[in-house]
Amino acid sequence: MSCVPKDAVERMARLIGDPDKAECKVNKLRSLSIGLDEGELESESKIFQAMADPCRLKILSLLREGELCACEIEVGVDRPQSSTSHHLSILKEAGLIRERKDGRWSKFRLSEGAVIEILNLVKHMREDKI
Amino acid sequence: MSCVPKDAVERMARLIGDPDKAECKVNKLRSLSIGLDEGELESESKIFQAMADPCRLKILSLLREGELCACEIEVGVDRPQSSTSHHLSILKEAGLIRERKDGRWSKFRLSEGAVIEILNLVKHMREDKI
DNA sequence: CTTATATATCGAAATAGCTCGATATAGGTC
DNA sequence: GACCTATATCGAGCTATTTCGATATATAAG
Repeated sequence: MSCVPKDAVERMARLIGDPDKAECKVNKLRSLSIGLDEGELESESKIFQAMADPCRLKILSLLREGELCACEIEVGVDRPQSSTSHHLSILKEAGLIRERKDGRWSKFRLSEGAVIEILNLVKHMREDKI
Repeated sequence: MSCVPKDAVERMARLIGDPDKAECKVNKLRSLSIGLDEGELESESKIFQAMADPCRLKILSLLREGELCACEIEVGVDRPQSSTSHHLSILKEAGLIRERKDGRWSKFRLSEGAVIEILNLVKHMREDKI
């Protein structure tokens, strides 16, 4: 999958000067690349993707206050029902929220994992930038 | 901006039974919504968006080993130069990496902030799910 | 069994994002 | 100055995502 271009060593040699060191550096990069399997990166990116939408971030924030059913969330985010449902399914698929059926209602809550920590870290990161 | 639909209280009343509690609940949701300003959610989602791509996650992982120039990263991710440059600009724009000009080279490193912590948390979150 | 309500799914239009070759810029060297 | 190389930007094609109305499913109540 991850194949280093054939001219990589040459380019690195030009860059560094020393051909031996160049080959070493390319090998290091190659092994770093191989160490990160594509599937892992793919599924981690899915988690970030799920958080990469203002409406879904709002849903997560609403759920920090506790469990809510879909129609309450719909009011909270002020979007059409189908849209809200879609966003909820994406969050659920990514493992960020959990669903509990209660009669005709679907109640949602944050997953037990590190969701809140991640949200807090990003909030701080954003504040630092300003 | 964030206006609760006019039928929200009615719907909540049907949901809960007690009209007074319904209005209270709607107001609570409304204030929660107002408490989260749209711009904040928007810019936080940009940060997640920047991490929501396997190639960019790979770049961040490569940079955990230390500073690298663009052409080394290009080798590491095995993508065309223009593509690599584009991803780097997105990461930089989001504040996840910093750039240092060194002659004709651009050297990149992770930002001082919580980037690594976030990456680690998501890695664990992904492993939990499996 | 009919009705009402909560949620999910479908489908189509609009938008945003990725990819990659081609071109531009800019720093270094001769 | 001319030339090389590292990086950025542009533009077109492609794919993925978002949106929202319409419809389907499912649970409850009468």
